[in-house]
Amino acid sequence: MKLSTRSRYGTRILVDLARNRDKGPVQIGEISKRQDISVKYLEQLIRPLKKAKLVSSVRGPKGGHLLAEKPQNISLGQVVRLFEGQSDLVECVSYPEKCPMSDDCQVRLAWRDATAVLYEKLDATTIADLMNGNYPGEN
Amino acid sequence: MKLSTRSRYGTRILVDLARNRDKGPVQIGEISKRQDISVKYLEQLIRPLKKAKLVSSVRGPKGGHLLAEKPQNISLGQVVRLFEGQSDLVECVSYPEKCPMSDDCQVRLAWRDATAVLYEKLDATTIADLMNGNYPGEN
DNA sequence: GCTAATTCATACTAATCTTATATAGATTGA
DNA sequence: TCAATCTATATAAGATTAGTATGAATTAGC
Repeated sequence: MKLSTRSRYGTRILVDLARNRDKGPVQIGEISKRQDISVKYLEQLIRPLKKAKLVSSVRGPKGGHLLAEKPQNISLGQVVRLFEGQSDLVECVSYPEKCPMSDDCQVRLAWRDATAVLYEKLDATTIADLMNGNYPGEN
Repeated sequence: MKLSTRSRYGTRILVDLARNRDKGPVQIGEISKRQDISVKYLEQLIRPLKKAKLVSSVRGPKGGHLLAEKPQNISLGQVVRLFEGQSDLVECVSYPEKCPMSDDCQVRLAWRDATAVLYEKLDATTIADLMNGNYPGEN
């Protein structure tokens, strides 16, 4: 039960952009150096972030990427839902028809509730909480 | 980020054994029919449950498997930790040396805390909660 | 307008993990 | 003894993940 590197890297990209948000467009090459993630993989990861309107980009020379949303308005829950193909812990939580026993499966309800608790926590944590070396914050 | 079928099936095996715990040893064939899991896969899943002393077995004819612990003393947290190769959401939570940036990585702390919240919930849910059709319980 | 810097899009690949199945062996009640 | 049952290891197909490659599109600056 592990988070993909996409979610992990995606989060680090956002934190990096947040930290550098007053410097104009940030290029993938810079993020690559700071975060030790390959340029090609970064390109691939930034695309969904753009599609979700969390990042905006400027093309051409001197171009780069910018955080399109305030850091305190981006939660880890958003990022994880964006990058994990299946965000629930088990498929039958959202798609009960996938399991013939879903109807009266108590276990399914337990997975559902555990998933909910996890996302409550992720939704309560924002990029702003992670950008200034003061996590855990006093909220 | 999904739970393996091992954890899911493992939990269902335990619930099945709990429901049938006054009938003497329960054979894999019966569990297989009730839970719609292949005999061969069940055999493989019961082994770790035995090793963890959650299940005991009787060999030979009329043999089978028995819950070795009270249902209220077996938590989903135990089962998940048993079956998931990596129980943390991200590797660097338990093995910071796996990531060169762990030292002052705020994001890592967020994954750590989210993992903790998830397991708090899983540890608070027991097989007993799931065996009688009364989940969520009134505890 | 040209060129170089940069992002954008798609396709491909290698490795790993998951989910089983198969085969053979050990134990034991009747 | 033998048949039912559990035990152990090996194998394999398929899915997923993580990452690479190739090339196209855009645009600032000269």
